[in-house]
Amino acid sequence: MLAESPIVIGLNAVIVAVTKESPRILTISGSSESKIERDELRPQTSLDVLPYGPHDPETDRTLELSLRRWVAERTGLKLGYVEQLYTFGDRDRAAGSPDPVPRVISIGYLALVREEQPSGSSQARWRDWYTFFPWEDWREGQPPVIRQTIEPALNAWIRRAPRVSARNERLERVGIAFGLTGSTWDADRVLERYELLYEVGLVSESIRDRARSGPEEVGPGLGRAMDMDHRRILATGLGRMRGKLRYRPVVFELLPPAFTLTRLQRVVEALSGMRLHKQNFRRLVERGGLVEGTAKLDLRTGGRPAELFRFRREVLRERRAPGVGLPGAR
Amino acid sequence: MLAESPIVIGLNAVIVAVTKESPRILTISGSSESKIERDELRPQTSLDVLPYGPHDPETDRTLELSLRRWVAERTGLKLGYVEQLYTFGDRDRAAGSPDPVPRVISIGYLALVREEQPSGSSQARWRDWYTFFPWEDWREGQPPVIRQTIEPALNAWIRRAPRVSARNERLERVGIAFGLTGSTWDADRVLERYELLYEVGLVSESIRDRARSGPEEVGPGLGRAMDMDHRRILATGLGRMRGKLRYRPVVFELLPPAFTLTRLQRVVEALSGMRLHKQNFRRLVERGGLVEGTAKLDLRTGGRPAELFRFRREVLRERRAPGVGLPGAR
DNA sequence: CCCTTATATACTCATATTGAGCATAATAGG
DNA sequence: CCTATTATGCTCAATATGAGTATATAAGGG
Repeated sequence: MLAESPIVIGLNAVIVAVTKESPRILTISGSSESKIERDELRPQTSLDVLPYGPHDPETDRTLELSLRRWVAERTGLKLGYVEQLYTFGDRDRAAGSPDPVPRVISIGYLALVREEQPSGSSQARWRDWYTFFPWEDWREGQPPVIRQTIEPALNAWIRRAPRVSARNERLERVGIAFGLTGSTWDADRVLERYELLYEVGLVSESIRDRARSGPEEVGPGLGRAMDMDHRRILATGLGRMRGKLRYRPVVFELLPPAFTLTRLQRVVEALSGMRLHKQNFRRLVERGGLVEGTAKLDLRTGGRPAELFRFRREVLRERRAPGVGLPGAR
Repeated sequence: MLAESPIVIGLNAVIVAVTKESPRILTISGSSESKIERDELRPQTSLDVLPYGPHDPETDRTLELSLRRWVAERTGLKLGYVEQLYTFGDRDRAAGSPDPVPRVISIGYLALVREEQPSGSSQARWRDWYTFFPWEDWREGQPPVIRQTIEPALNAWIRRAPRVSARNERLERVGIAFGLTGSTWDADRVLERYELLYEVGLVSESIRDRARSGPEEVGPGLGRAMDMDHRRILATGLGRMRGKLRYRPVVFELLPPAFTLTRLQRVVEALSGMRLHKQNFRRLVERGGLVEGTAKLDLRTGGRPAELFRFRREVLRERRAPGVGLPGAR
């Protein structure tokens, strides 16, 4: 039933930590194995990749064990929460590589670690994830790149649709993804937005991938690019993270056992890319039974000392979908 | 970087349709390729499998195209909505197969089709999914199998925990999964429940898989078993389906373009396994902008004729998470 | 010690959403 | 015309949400 064919399984990890107000992911810099170098199109000298490693069923019983093992070996990181994201199998996903189709199936994972730990070995390095997706950070209001670059480009793209039906489809997609034409911004749709920008030619990966079929209209190359399809994997991880926030208490995987409510809020804001109403956020997590106060105080707040809270595990049994819903933006 | 190793990619499809009040999945019966036959432990003569086929990047550019192609070829079904579920790579997932480890990575997909279409060729056949998970159907109240079999067995399992800490862990898991000790039933946790029953030895797959390491205490073998780990894949699909229902308008993929609100409700109930409050359900979908009335009526209701409604696509732009939230059980 | 600044925490209030039920409308069949 | 049956409309209490205002407790400078 199953055809024999020499395929290789690669595992990619989106490893997330939050330092102060900055959500970060672990990247490997400079290890670009891709053969082509198109420096005229890439401002960066070498492209980042996500940490990745092969999977061999002979060595590891499960995919997740495999991931944990080589991440530990190579970066020294002990992964906490790990969740499978998506399996990427597009033939042209390693675009720009030499002719013989690389039969690599890549399984993306999302992993959360408690602090920004030193990146052990090699060229591993933490980067703020908004350097890859500048349009995703709404904490200071709408990011300027949207009105200045994205919106006009998307409108032009809508206008140059060949038919009326295609035009309406584009209009709808843009509305849903970016909340532009009267629609509302949905923080979860990270992947939809990235794929739209890719399709429209606003990220440099699309320019790179199109280079094979000759030049076409090119955009400015928004955000920091990654090699292969790693930025797509990253977008998948970011979106999943934001979605999960709403109905599972995953934030606490990123925090120490005791934390102030402001710290908790800052982490949620960093991940979701929006500001939250402080008092309501408090009410949500406290009365929702997600946290409970310890008697201790954190005195280093700069103002009135804050009580330290801890995660209430019991909430998993009490409520059906315990998460820090993302209501009121500032 | 990536080790060369002869791995085969298989695609599995959880193909869902709803006929009247019954949620169904397409199974292939009798095609068990597994070598061992342990009839004394299996009431069924031959085990069902999910439709599956190989993926060859040479033939198909993407995994999803591959899936659509061979499903169409083999069953004649035109898949509508398709979504990737999970990639299963456990070494022992094809448990019971001959010695040399089968290096098969299996990518599960969820697919929705609009009606129960005739299953084209071969041994394909539609089965109500609750025959595989009898404990998941709460439409007529708590399924008897829970109080009669599952609850006592789980309590015994909790009691025979080696240590107090393990005992508490088990207590918590049982509470979360089955809502037993004062907790509440969460329809989405299909996979958690199946895996718990597997671990405790209440489904015949666990008995089969343990047979290698000698006999152990065995349960009654709840629900219809499937070959390999296909029931786990099915549980993943069912859980995903229920979860998605809440925040994406996926139900409409299972319905004809025009439908009565009662029909819509019956489909949601079939999928979620719970009864809903009729008037509130109406209010939810109508005032939530998910549907709009056509002027037409369905006269075959047996009572007052019902208006036919259609899905309102615009809702995708208007609301952030438009789904048929699953509130009030009957 | 008193004031200002900065943060944390407590309460209030209007509005929206949810859970539950009662009431009425429109068909078919006797 | 009466009854059974399904559809649809409306009310009402309880809860949740969004947006403020008010108060508490620290540090630091006069």
